[in-house]
Amino acid sequence: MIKVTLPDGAVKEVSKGTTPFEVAQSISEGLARNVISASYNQKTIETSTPLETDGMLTLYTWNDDEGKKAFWHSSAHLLAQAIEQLYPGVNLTIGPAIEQGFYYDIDFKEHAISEKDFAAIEKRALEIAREKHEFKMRSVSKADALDFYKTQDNLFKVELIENLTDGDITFCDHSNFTDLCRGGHLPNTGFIKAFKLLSIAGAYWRGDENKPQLTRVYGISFPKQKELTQYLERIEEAKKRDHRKLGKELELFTFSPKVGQGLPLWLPKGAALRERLETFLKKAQKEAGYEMVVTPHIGQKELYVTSGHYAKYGEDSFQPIHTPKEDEEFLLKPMNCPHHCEIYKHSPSSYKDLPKRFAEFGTVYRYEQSGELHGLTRVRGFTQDDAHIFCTQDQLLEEFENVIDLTLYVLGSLGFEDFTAQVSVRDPHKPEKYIGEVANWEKAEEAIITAAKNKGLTYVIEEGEAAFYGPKLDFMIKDALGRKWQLGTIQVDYNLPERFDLQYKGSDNENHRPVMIHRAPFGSLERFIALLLEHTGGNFPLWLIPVQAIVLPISEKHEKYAEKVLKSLENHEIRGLIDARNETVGKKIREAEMKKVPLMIVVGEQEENANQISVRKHGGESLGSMDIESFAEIINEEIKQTLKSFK
RNA sequence: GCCGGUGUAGCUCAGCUGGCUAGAGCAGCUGAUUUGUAAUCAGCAGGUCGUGGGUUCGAGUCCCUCCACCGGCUCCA
Repeated sequence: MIKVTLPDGAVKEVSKGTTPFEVAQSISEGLARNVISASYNQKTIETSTPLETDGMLTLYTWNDDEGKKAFWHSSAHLLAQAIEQLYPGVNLTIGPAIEQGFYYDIDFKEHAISEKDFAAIEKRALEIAREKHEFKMRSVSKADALDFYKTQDNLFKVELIENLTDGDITFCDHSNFTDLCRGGHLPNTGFIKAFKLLSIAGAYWRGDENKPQLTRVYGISFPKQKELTQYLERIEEAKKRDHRKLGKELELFTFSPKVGQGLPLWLPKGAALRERLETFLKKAQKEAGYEMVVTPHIGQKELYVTSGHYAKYGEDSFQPIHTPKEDEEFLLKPMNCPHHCEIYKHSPSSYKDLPKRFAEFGTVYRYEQSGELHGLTRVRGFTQDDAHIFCTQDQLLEEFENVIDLTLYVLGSLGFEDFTAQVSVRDPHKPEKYIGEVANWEKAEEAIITAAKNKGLTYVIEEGEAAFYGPKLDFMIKDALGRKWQLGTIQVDYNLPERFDLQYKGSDNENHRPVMIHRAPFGSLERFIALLLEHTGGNFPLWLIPVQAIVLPISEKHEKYAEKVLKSLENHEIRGLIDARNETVGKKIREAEMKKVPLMIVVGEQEENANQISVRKHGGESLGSMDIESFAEIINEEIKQTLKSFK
């Protein structure tokens, strides 16, 4: 007999060799029907794996992330099997579950595949699913495993197996299909009732662009057809919040191939929005002791050679601008840091002057790969809400924590609650990607983690995500479709001060090297606005939205009164417009709704006689009639709720 | 940059397997209407079908080039 402990602490004594499925059965028939995967002592196992020792058993259903993972991973096997049957001779590589669904990377060799082929593959996969084939794990020796894939000429799997240790290698069989696999499957294929392929993409073997490109087929599957339908509906809903669509509808920005790809053109309404965001941050930064600076959009190549950016990114930049004079080369500014270092250097600093905090809304240009461009989230010209803090080692932690506060203030004021704080550190296996002393890197990484802890941030550590000159604390936000984007960033840098030979005079009358913090709470205005659009669906917070209220006179007769109302709104610092077109009220309301104006003010004879306004909120709610003072109070109260001062 | 897809009027879209002068709604303009909480009516105007080439008696439709966009990969100072 062995002792099996369940998550609720209950201990079951069962005979050796009992399977998780049987344990589930002993709890309830319902659970047994729904259990789709299990872990034993934190290790993923099959529901059919016999338990041989005492341990902790967790059973998963579709409602658990682990359950979904097993479901989708099993679906990847199914996909691979269907493809192998339809396209004989293809080479399978890897096929994991992902956050939403699964994919399989396949070398299709001479077969070409496109979305037109999806229907046939889906049909085949569902046919196999209905046959309820059991997934069975089996241990194989390294020699046998290699042999199996060598006869198939599958060098990808051979490479994978060569990196595994003999004795740890397992295959998974179902039906007549076999795949190298670590485990974690459904009991059988019959659980998969809905199966849909989503897209096709190229993906490099092992994520390395110098290695062969495989074909990645993305799919998703569900235990019920209805859930697939709901999933597809969710995707459709999310697409309505796409910032590119909303940006067009709300006339915020546009692109012109003639100006160049990835170079946004800000329309009047978008420019007004940017300005409000800038004003908002400038105010907070002033309170936090920053000083604004302004630097040019170009700089001598030498500047970036000194900073190290040229060596790292010269090839990926807009190429140098050559001037009539010989030996003169300028680069479009790809970042502001080197300029700010030169500002720091313009006069000698004493420890009494530190910290110095130079802020700039600096527009930078980067020659991003064409395939990488994406609406406003990835562009070639963008404005960073940049600042560089030069401080002593002793001041570093406090300064860093203050920047965390500022970033949280920015995110909070704009309604971003769901973000991930990510500590981006070096990849220890790729030292060639980074500059500077290891000791400084360790100091910097430690400072970031300490600050994050002190501020009570829940964070994840991502190796290999650091900048080449230092580690960062990045604030990641998901877009409408769940893709993660880096917004705010705070970075500790010991390297640029070194390269620019920055100094300050200490109390000991010796020269010292300051530490530098790079930071941008928005990240860039472009990406920030993109994510803000996707989060709010265009319904910005009242304090931010360019047009807060629109006055709708019922007919020409009430236009004068409408103008009086607008004047009065302006006196109360409410941003408004009049729609005096010769249209019906119904139409004006409809259009105001579509433009997402938060407040609509209808004025006609009744209002004019009573010297009042009739207020309708975006979405249809009526606030009834009131005088302008009460209206202003309501608005200002709502603004006060969302927009507080930083300090 | 790589893989796959898409490109018809300012916007959203129709145009079957190639066949006369390429359609609709919204937006625009003109006129009528003076309007009470999500579209008043009528008329007019608007497109060398992303670009350049090719196949064909004939191309929006088929093939190729390039450009832009979309979904991924890689990259992201």
